[in-house]
Amino acid sequence: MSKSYSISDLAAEFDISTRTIRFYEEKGLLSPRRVGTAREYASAERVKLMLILRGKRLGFSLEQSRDIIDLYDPAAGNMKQLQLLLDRIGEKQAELLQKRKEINSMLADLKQAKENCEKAQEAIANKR
Amino acid sequence: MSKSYSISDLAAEFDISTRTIRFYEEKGLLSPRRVGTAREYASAERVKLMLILRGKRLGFSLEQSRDIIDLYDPAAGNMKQLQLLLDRIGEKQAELLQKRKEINSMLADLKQAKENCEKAQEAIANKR
DNA sequence: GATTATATTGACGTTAACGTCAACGTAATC
DNA sequence: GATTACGTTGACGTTAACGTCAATATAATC
Repeated sequence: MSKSYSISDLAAEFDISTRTIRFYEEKGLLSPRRVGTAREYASAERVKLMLILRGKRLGFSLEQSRDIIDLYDPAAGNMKQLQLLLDRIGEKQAELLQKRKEINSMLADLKQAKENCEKAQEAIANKR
Repeated sequence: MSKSYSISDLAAEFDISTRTIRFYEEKGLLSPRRVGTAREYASAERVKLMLILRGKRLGFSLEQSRDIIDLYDPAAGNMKQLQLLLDRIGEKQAELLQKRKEINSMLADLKQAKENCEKAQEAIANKR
């Protein structure tokens, strides 16, 4: 019994609009089942949506997120497809490692700024 | 003798257009000196540009990047300003730590996908 | 069965982040 | 001094990622 979700369920859970969810489908990122005319999302689709939103927060475009989702595609048939997939996984990993590096740089910068700030505070305090 | 740069120097170095650099200025992110009518960028301005571009790669908007740049502002006069600055630095740090977490999740996911992929490869290889 | 809630498609609007193009100025070079 | 290189300011165009609104359908509720 895997759960299923309505479009407004997901919209509420992730605090986005239904329009946004339909837009992702329009762009080929989601493909919910249809119950009559209404959309029904399996938990796999919900995971995809999570991946999209996480990607967004990290500065990936929708197209890049679609590529990332495709990396989890189980339909990788033959040997050549698998190797291509592995290559692209490797590329994405490198990209993410780079981002992590830059985040670490940014954190180091902020730490420095913080220290300077605190020194300035002490300087003011000592003037009293 | 701190170096200075023309707009096309920076454009070439960071592989962006001069229009982009002027656009950042228009949005209040850069403020180069003027030599006659032409713009001249000190190394501090160059650093700002680097911060903007790094921010972009990490999913920050230009407005967010401007906020981040302001965190390095040395013009924090009194005690209250300093405390506000420290608070905002703390917020940005938290935000970055969250991003790093998400990157780590993504890396873990990709690692999993890679292993599955390699298993599938071996399965095919053993069929021969 | 009338209302209310939730869904659909389609069309047009909007914002951020630039690109592109025109018209013009200035500085160095041949 | 004509050309070439590089700069400037508008002004309008473009793309991604949605928002907004209208008209309509379906499902649940009173």
